[in-house]
Amino acid sequence: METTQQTGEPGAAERRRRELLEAADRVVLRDGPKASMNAIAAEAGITKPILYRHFGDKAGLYQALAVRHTDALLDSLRAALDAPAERRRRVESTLDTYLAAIEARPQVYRFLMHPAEDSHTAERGFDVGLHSAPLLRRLGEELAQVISERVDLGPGGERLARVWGHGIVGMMHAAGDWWLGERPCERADLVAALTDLLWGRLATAGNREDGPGF
Amino acid sequence: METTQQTGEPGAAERRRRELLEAADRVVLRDGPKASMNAIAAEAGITKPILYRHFGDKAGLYQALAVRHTDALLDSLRAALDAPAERRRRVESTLDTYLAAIEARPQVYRFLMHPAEDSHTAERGFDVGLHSAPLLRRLGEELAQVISERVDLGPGGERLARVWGHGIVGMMHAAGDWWLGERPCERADLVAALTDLLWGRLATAGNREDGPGF
DNA sequence: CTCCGGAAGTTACCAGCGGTAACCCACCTG
DNA sequence: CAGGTGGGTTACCGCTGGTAACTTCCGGAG
Repeated sequence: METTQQTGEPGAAERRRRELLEAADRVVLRDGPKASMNAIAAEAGITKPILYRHFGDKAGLYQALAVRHTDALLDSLRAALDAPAERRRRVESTLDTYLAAIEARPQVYRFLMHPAEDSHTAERGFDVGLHSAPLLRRLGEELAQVISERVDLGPGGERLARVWGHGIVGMMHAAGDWWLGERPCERADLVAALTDLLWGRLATAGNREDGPGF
Repeated sequence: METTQQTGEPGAAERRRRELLEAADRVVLRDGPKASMNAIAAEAGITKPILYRHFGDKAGLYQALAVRHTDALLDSLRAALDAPAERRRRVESTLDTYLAAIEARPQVYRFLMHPAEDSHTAERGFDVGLHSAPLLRRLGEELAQVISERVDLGPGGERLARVWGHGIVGMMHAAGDWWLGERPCERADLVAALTDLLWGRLATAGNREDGPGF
């Protein structure tokens, strides 16, 4: 235990917080989405209540963790998006960056994608949204912004960009999730297939001669 | 209670099962993804253990419910996919069918998409997959099959079709989820935007003159 | 009619979860 | 020395998914 107590420095709380987050990271990396507050506290060498003092509730800790990883991932993705190359190369590079990330730390990203709900929070009148994965939403919004400010989509382009942002992120996520589970091909193949899809190959491909047509 | 017991008919168990599923449907429709076994049992007018006798565990009941809804939805989607029209119209119609479904019963589809994990099941060695939403997987595989048997994709088309199936379904799901939460536009607008995306408009659109280019 | 097997259903419980109240103790300050 | 304040703990609450053990009712066999 070392009795490192009452340091007095104002920055101590933030450092402690980072320590706790790193401990949480470790246990999430080990246990996946079913990481419990007890386990995280134990890994950090302390007990639950101080975790709750720092993060409020599980959603708070989840959010802090998510912000961390999302920031890191977003930096990588922005770098890929900004590389000096033609548009298709950039899209490929971005997809590959995302897939490499979830391949390297599947447990973490599963935790981020499936938060398991807060349980007794909701009931805000009509209530529809913001239930699931904030990471995906953030990625979607971010991509939407990039598209919106760089691609000329004419009138209504704003809306189009947002739809595309969330749609592309969803495509990436679902395909990546499925690929992680079945590993049916190399990462590069997956990237190529998805890029082909975004490049409209579904529209231009011909019907099979022996099929009912499409 | 009516004392309807020991009927002797062999089909009685199946009818009971359907009754229970309908009760589960009702409470899921009311409580969303946080529907508990207790609540479902209460709604069905019985207690937990018999629920467990019928479905094994929560995952079993979840699966039974999912199969039901997925079957129904798949029928609608197949109908849309098979309508006599050009390819683009079919894709639009399919997207619209899906979105209309989740718009009509958001609670149900949220429950299906976010099962909240079983907790103490896993640990199969390396363990990666099949953690989350079987509905999405089924939709993805189904769409993959349709694409694969109708569209001529040349060599490697099988793999391409599977990637596209899961990718398109993911796009549909994420965009739909986001749209349900924010309602930024009419359903028809969303359908058009997604179809444009699949038709490669991202590839053909020009760069903004005032932006950094993409 | 009696007795038995078995299915339906119940009560009562278990372990574990997220979350919290109340207490403890060491330190720094006056 | 008094005392307040921050980091920490124990012990608990209500709830969840899941189960063991008991009761009740039925149809059929002797």
